[in-house]
Amino acid sequence: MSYKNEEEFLAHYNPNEFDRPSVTTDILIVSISDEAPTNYRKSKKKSMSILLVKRDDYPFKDMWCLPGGFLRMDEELEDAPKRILATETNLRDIYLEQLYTFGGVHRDPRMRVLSASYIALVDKNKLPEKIHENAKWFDVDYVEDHDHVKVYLSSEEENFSFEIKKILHEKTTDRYRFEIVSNAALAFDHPLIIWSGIERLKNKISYTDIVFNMMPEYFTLGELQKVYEVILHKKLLDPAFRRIIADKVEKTEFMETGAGHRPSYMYRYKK
Amino acid sequence: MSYKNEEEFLAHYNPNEFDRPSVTTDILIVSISDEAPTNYRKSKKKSMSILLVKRDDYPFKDMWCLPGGFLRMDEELEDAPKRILATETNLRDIYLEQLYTFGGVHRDPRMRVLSASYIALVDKNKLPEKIHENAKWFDVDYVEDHDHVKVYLSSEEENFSFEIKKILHEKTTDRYRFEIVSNAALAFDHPLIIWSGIERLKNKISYTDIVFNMMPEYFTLGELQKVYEVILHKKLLDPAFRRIIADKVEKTEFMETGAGHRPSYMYRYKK
DNA sequence: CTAATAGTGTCTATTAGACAGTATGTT
DNA sequence: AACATACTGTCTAATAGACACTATTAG
Repeated sequence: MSYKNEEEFLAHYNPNEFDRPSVTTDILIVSISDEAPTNYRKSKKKSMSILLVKRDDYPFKDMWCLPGGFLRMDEELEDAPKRILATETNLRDIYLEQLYTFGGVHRDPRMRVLSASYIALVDKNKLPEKIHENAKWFDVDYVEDHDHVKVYLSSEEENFSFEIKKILHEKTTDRYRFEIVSNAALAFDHPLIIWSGIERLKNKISYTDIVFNMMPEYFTLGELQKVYEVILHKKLLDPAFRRIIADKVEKTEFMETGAGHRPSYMYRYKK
Repeated sequence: MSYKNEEEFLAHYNPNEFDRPSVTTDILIVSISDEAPTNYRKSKKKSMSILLVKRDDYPFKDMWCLPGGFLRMDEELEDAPKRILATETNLRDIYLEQLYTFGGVHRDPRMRVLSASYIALVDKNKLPEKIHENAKWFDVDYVEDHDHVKVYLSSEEENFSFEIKKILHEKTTDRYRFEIVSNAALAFDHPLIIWSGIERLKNKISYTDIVFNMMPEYFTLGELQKVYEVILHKKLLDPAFRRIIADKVEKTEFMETGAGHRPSYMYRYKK
């Protein structure tokens, strides 16, 4: 079959020639939580936390999953996570970045579904305590060795974990693909999305300014350092840290109050 | 409607509840080309080159595009680019990495099509001269300023260029989205895929070993340095370069022959 | 001999790591 | 006073940038 021009071709084109998968988007929403200090002198502990939603429908009924939904045919791909954040979790105008597209054949028991996943960073303090009936923040911690990661998720009421195996890609010495080894509570392949997001964040924190999307407008350098430490998953030395962020922040006239120790100046992100 | 269990739910599930987009994969195949030296003393110039295919069907008939094709319903997402590389360009067992998923509503005039794009790195010397009737290698060069990039593509017979505008994402000081400003010869939004790939390569070359996927087994450090320079788009100083790659390569007993200057030892990638 | 690249020594500048010290709030 | 953190000085180690020098081949 041949056509005179593109217009004629399009008029005869049958879009059903190839089967089509469903496409969803899933969003890993990451923030920083404060844990109450054990003692009046101590400052608050920080931890990384993510927002999960309890499914009240099949498939994976009653399990936890990332906020997500189907892509609409009339919206740009990046607008899908924006819409879902706005409608499902009431989050607007936040940092959003495409993470990876997951396309395992059997990742959804209903049918073939691809997930274009995104990572979103928010400052929890700007949000209402209760975001959604079914949504809950889970603190994230993990233990990692050369070929496994065990990730622990915990909220006040419940906690669970999953484990991922890291498998070196052929042709590389530094790229891994992941495989779920154990997973009790999460729907779909969401453990993979969560871990990909944690790794992305860990990598990008040192060469970008994304942290400040999770910080309040005013913060102390001690707090900021704790956030870096939680994301980089290691302790940092004070002088080194201060040198590194020196030109990303500016000192304000305000000071911390009520700390059981020497109060810090409040700082602000300097673009 | 409520179901007793997941099995029952699945038995009644209607996968046509949501419209589905078509999903393709497009592959940016990157390699290194040698240009003949202008003078017997000089060593060969290196340039980055990509493989483009001339479309002989609508849409975008007679324009150039990246090798690509539709995702099959029974194959893993990463297997689609592998299959297409094998069948369309006869490339097997090469470095492949997911780049980005493009999902503009009108990026394909036929219907809604998402493209999960991949970048592939190959050593041209391992390949036959003619890969496919419609495929051709184009050397890539570009000129970049703070908010525009002009990319020049050239083969022996023809050359063309496209221009992209870099637009800072809200909430960031370091992430851009791209918009095509001019494009004479490339189909779809492929200029965006090409530029994303170039940037990815530029970033990853310094903290991974991916270059060696584009290198022959034996090479001189001068050649390797030229490859770094072409990808990083800047000159490097010899001693600094040699320090950096010192523990990624191992010297062999072989030496370069026929160079119009002091011959170099041949090196090899050391894992 | 000359042009062109190979390969190294070394000095300097910059950045990162480590530790120790002083400062200052709350109870 | 004592604890906990804030904040800084400084020494050292490691890394990056710059330049200059010697070496070696084809023609």
